[in-house]
Amino acid sequence: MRISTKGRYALIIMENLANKYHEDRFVRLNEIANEEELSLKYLEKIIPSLKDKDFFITSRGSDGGYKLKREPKDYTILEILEASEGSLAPVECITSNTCNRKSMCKSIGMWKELDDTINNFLDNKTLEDLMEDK
Amino acid sequence: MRISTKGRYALIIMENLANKYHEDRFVRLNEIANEEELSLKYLEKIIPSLKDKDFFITSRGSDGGYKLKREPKDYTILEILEASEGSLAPVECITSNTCNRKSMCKSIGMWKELDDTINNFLDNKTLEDLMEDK
DNA sequence: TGTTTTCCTACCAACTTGGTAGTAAAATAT
DNA sequence: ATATTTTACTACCAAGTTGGTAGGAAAACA
Repeated sequence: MRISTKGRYALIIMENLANKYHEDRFVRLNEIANEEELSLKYLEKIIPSLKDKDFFITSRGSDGGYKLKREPKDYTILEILEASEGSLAPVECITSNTCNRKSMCKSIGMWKELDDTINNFLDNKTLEDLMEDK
Repeated sequence: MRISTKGRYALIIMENLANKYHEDRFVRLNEIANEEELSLKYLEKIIPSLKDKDFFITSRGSDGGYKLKREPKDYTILEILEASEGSLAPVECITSNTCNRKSMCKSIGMWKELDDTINNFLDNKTLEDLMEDK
């Protein structure tokens, strides 16, 4: 039941930007890739899902890059992971309703409780909780 | 962050046996496969990981099959899922310690808390909680 | 007009998932 | 003994996912 690199790297991007929030400048993705020792090209592929959620302000060209739109404390870890990974539900039937064992399934209640537990935990953690000065 | 069919089917096998615990007989895997509408051959492949954990008493030949070794209330959902799926840890570094970003990682504490939350939830649920008469 | 950056699309190797198939070994019934 | 029934074991395989790489277009700015 693993979080993939997509979710983990998304969190790293957001956390890197969070620590530079008060510098109020556009941070190049290449800067993040270098500092975090990750591939620029792979980070580029993770960015769109975050951009779609309106997480940052972007600028192209020289001195361009990314900047957080809101304060770090206003991003929950849940929304960042859901943006990059999709639903974190431990079983598909919680979100999709397509399971044909549904009528005989005795576990669905337990799975829903687990899902709630996970979502509740991650919804109460923010980017600020991950920052250096904490 | 999904539980695979391996873990889900393991739970179904255990729950099927739990509901027949008081019948005190060996239940054929084919009976379970038919009732739960799952492939016998695939269930056969899931069984060894449960057997290794000494979850049941087995018997071969006619009238052979599987029987729970302990009472349903004495199996936690956590141990069943860990037996079939391996560790449920949301990130590898919790169990393996091989991450080379370790010194700069700001998320590990949060991941550990999440892992504890999940484990705690599943360790307090037993097979009995999934049974029909509940 | 050149440079720098984001943005977008195509491709790919390795691994995981979710199975199937066949057979050996053990236990029991006849 | 032997046939039957069931577990136990091993090999194989197709499709999807993961974790990337590569190349270029578009935009912004100097």
